[in-house]
Amino acid sequence: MANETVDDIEGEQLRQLIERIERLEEEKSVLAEHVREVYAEAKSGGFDPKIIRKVIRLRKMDPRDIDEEETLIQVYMQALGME
Amino acid sequence: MANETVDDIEGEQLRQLIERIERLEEEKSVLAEHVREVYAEAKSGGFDPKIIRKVIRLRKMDPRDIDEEETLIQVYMQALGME
Amino acid sequence: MANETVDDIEGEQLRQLIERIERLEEEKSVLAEHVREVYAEAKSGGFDPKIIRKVIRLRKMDPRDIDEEETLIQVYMQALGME
Amino acid sequence: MANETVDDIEGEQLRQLIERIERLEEEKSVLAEHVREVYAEAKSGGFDPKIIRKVIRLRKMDPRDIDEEETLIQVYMQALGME
DNA sequence: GATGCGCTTTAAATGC
DNA sequence: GCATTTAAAGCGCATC
Repeated sequence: MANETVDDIEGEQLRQLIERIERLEEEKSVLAEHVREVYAEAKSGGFDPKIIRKVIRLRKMDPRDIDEEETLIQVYMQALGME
Repeated sequence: MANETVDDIEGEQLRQLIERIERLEEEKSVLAEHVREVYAEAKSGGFDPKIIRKVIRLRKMDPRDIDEEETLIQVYMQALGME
Repeated sequence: MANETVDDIEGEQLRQLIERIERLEEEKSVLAEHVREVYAEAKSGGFDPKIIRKVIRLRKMDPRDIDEEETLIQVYMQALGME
Repeated sequence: MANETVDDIEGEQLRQLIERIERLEEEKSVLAEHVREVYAEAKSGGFDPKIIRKVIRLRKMDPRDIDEEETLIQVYMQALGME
C-alpha cells in the first residue's frame, strides 16, 4: 500500500539488517558444526584435539613472535629460579 | 614413492585434518567480518547494536520460555520488595 | 650476601610481584567457591540460580538504564512486527 | 511480627542468599582491582604483563603435564614437517 | 597520555 | 563428567 510511514521504512531497514545477521550467524553455525566433526574425526583417529588446537594457534602466529615469547618466558622462569 | 613410513601416512592424515579445520575457520572469520560490517551499518543508520543483539537473542528463544523467565524475575523482585 | 647482581634484584622483584598476584588469585578462588556454595544452597531451597543471577545483574544496573533498554527493545520488536 | 506469610519468609531467605552473593562478589571485585594494580606496577617496572600471566599459568600446572604437552606439540609439528 | 570501544581470549555455567 | 554456550576479563586501537 502507498501510505507507508517513516516508521514502516525504518522497521523494514531494521528487519533486513537483522535477517542478514541471522543468516550469517546461521552459516557460521554450520561451519562450526563442521569444525567439531573434523575434531571428532581426528580424535577417533588417535590425535589429541587439544594439541591440534595449540598447533593451529602456533601456525597462525609469526614464528618470530613465537620465539620471542618463549625466550621471554624462559628469562622470567630463570629469574624466578624455576630453571 | 613406495617407502613411506607409517609416520608419513599419519603425518599426512594430521595435515589434512588441520588444513580442513583451518579452511573452515577461515570461512568463519570471513562471515564474522561480514557480521561486524552489518552491525557497523546498522549503527551508522541510527540503530543500537547492543539492542539489536538482544533482539536477535530473543528471536532465537521460545516465546513461552521468555514469558516464563520474565515472570520468575518479577516474582523474585517482588519477594525482594523491589517492585 | 653482598654481591647480588642487578638480575638477582630484578628476579626478586619479579618473584614478589608474582607471589602477590598468586596470593590474590587464591583468595579470589576461595570467594568464588563460596559463591558457588550459596548458589547450590539457593537451588536446594527451591530457587532458580539462573534467575537469581539475572536479578543480581539487574540490581547492579541503574534502574533508569534498565527502563531505557527495555523500552528500546520494545520499540525494535514493534518495528519488526513482533508485538 | 507474628503474621508473616510463607511468602514473606521465602522472600527473606531469597534476600539473604542474594545479599551473601553480592557481598562475596564485591570482595572478589576488590581483589581483582588489587590484581590489576600489581600488574600495572609490574608493567611500570619493565616487566611484560602478558608473559607474567603465562608464567603464572605454568606455575599452576603440573611440570609433568607441561613436558608431556610440549613433547606432543613437537611430535605433531614434525609430523607436519614444521621442524 | 589517558579513556572509551571493539575484538579476542579465558573462565564459568548450563545441559547432555 | 564432558561439551557447548555464555559471561567476563584483558588487550589493542583509535580518539581526544
